[in-house]
Amino acid sequence: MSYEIEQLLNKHGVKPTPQRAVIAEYLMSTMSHPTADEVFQAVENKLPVSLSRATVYNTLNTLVEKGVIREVVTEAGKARYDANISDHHHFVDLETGQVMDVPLEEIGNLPIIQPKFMDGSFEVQNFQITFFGKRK
Amino acid sequence: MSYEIEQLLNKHGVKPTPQRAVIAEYLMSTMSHPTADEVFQAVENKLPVSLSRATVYNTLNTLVEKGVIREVVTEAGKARYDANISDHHHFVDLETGQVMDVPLEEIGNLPIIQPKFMDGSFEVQNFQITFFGKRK
DNA sequence: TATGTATTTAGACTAATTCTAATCCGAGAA
DNA sequence: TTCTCGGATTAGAATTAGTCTAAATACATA
Repeated sequence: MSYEIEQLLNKHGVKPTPQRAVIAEYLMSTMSHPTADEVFQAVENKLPVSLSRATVYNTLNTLVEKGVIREVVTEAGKARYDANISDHHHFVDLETGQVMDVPLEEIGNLPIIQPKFMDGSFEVQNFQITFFGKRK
Repeated sequence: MSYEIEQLLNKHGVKPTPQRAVIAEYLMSTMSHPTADEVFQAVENKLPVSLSRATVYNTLNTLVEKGVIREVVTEAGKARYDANISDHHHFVDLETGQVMDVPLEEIGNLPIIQPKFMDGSFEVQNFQITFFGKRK
């Protein structure tokens, strides 16, 4: 397991194991916002032992809880995962389902939204903008 | 079936049936963004015949396709439905899971976001902001 | 009344995810 | 070194959300 991945997991309080390492490594390597099943298929042959789907789900949940990755929900029915934890938003191509990162720069001088929500009785911790559209 | 619901369905090209009417009526009556199962439970006894879950799913999909209601996805694993089709966004209470409407007024003078996305090779049709937080 | 099309139904099926119980592994303790 | 204990992993069962199928039903119109 690469030193960088080991460091990354340790830094977030996640004990590095071979399974967690290949999953995290795969997520770092792709911009495709894979589903749990796509992660499973991408890494199942990268280990000397068989990999259980339960481990993939456990690991993804752990990595999200510990802040190593983000869960992205753009469509009903399944979750996607994103190793880019910098502040950004998402674009969904309605024709292909492809999910792409939208860096803050891309959306111009959008002010930080601080909604005074419900007469101030709720506190907004963060927000997520999802753009929907298609290739021109 | 109420005249207003019948009108609403007709206006959107949906043939009014008793099943569709009670489902649409329930959605108009609540701000709770129910899931398909919550809709089923809320209306199953409001008809003289038994109601099939398939009918609830069929109806919700039809109503979304015809623009009578909106599908709202805020968490992985299930869809929610919203009869408020005016332009607005959503707030999710992370402690209760409750989903609330955020009218445009609530978020101040947010400019219409027209991201120049990926060097203009994608066309944004619409976007959805989801706020996450909790009660103060 | 006959017919055709859309709608509804129950239940089978599928997909995504979680749960369970057994096994495995590795870091200290003896 | 061997023991032990807790966390991690495994295969497969179970659960949940949603779709599909085939048969029955309900209408609208000829």
